[in-house]
Amino acid sequence: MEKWKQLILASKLFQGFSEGDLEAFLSVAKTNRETFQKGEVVANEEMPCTHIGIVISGLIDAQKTYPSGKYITIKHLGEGEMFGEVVVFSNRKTYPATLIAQTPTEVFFLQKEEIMRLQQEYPLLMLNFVQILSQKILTLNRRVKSLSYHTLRQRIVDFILEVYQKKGTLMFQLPVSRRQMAELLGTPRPSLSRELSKMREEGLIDFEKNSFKILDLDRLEAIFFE
Amino acid sequence: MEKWKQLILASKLFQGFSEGDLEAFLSVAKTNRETFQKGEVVANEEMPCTHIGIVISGLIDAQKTYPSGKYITIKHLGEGEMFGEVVVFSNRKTYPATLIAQTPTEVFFLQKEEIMRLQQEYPLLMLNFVQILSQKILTLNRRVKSLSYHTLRQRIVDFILEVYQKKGTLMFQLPVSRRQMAELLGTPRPSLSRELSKMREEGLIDFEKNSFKILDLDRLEAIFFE
DNA sequence: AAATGTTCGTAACCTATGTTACCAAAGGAG
DNA sequence: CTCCTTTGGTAACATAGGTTACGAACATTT
Repeated sequence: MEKWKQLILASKLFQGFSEGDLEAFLSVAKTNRETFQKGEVVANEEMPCTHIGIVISGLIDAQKTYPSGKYITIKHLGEGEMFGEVVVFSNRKTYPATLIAQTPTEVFFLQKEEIMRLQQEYPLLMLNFVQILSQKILTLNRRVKSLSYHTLRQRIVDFILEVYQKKGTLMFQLPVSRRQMAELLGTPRPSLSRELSKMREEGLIDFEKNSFKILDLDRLEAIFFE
Repeated sequence: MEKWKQLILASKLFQGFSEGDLEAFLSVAKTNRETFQKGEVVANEEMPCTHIGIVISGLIDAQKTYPSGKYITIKHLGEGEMFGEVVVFSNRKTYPATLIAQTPTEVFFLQKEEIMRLQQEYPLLMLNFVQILSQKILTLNRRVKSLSYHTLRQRIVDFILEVYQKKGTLMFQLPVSRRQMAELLGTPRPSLSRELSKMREEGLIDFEKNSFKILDLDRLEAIFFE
């Protein structure tokens, strides 16, 4: 089997396909592969998005342009990674960013119409597709949740209660160092230390090294509502 | 046509179905309607989620329970609203929250298996489903974006540049009052006023009432990178 | 017109938390 | 064991931005 087919087969979109399934699918589906030079535009912001792409080889950058014309790179797409999947079936039919090949690149394209047309013969494809989207939503939800806390203390409590729920006991070992914890919470380490100390003074928790103990669950949870 | 069918028909999931389509669909799909008393649990957190539900009548609260047993209401679901759609096809197959009927409630359930089985006859259903998920992702993306700015000034610039891009000219009228703007940016009005004044002092923008003028686009955009 | 309400801008104050610096304890390497 | 590196706590300082209060401009009612 050619390398690019291996890659497609390994993608989440074709999860569960046998080699035979894929060959059969490719023989009936209108798909195409395109190559791009370094610097060439793969898809332009505001261009209608009518297909899903999978990077077969090379590297693509997703860039967002500002009014002035300057841009930032939002995301790198490497071998096996997919793009366009969120937008093809949405109402907003245009790309959210410009895709530019950073190296000579080959891309596998699958028309939106083909996915719909072949729903019937290959229901697994659609199922995989839906699964990818669902997963993305769950990830984003978690992201929003953690961003929504407006104080450091709330993020700390969330973190601690998460661990508590895993372990099930009010006393437990933190599985990470302070430095890592601070990183996870997106705060400088000294700020974390200070806040933890304050919480200890206030009798909410106790700790010594990585041994933590929840002293007042109710007041801890109440912090979310402040 | 019975009222509950009207409601289902009006939901996003059945968008594009004619009355005949719906009747035909209901005659072959295994679906069911259940009624719940006030206070009854419609779906329990950590219960496997195997179907999509649509509220036909009544009111359901989605509640998240804390370790101590206390809970908060995350969301209200009224007539015509759907639940379970994000989770049924994801890997995490359990509900993210507990659903409790707040009034006597009737719910229309559609098995996940039925959606898949009837993909072929009713491709529109799956298409609608995918569209709903895609839309949700785009909304969440916007949410994450706005939450990701860590300073008020960044949020203000984002807001102003958004308007600028719509209008296309460096001078334009803001379509909202200060109060509304502050609300949209999630900040108290005085804080907004203060920051806008500072930005004017620094020569970034000028404004008088709702007439705004961008004086230094480059420096304005640079604020995102601070 | 007088009285009242609404929308802003401004200023004083306070708190959360980022920043920087320094010290102590613990663990490894020589 | 000594030296050095890493990790964590603490303290001093600076800043962003929330909170409250007040006054001016403008609109609305009587």
